Amino acid sequence: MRNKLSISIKFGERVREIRNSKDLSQEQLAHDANVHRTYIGMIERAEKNITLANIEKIAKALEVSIIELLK
Amino acid sequence: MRNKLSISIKFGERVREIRNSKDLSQEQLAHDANVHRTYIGMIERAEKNITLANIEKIAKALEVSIIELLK
DNA sequence: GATGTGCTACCTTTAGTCGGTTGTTGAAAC
DNA sequence: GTTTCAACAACCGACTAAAGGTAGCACATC
Repeated sequence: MRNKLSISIKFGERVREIRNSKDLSQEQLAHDANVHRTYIGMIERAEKNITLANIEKIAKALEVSIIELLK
Repeated sequence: MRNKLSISIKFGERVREIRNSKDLSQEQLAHDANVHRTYIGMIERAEKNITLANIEKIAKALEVSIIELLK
């Protein structure tokens, strides 16, 4: 992924927004979602094109619905 | 992906449902979404863990919102 | 025989992991 | 008011697993 997709940018911003509102660090969220530490950063910076399975994991860790993450 | 994820199953069913309701073949949808014919089949059969970028492509081709596809 | 789909096998690209280093900030400590 | 320090996030290769993407054949139905 050399070029950031607008959909990924929006998604990443949304993750960061909700994560901050819950006072979680990237590392804590990564732990809760059972993904790697650096991966959360990459998602928030829209450097990766996330898969549906991981969207679900992160939504669960943030305690919001997938729909809430994609609004 | 050797094991089908329930989220992928739900997603695949939803795609097929909407595609059929619009009387589109897999091939037509593939063309509209600019992905390969067999790929649509794989998604509907939940054999792939689709990425956000392709979710968006398929949603657009089906003329529904991403949220509609994940409900 | 044309259309639609399933399935397999394959290759290329990239999602996702891992361990580490670097720069920033803020606060406690003296 | 400058130093420790800790917590956080960005960034860095290098790697592995899995998604993206394609071709070909089987099979059913019309």
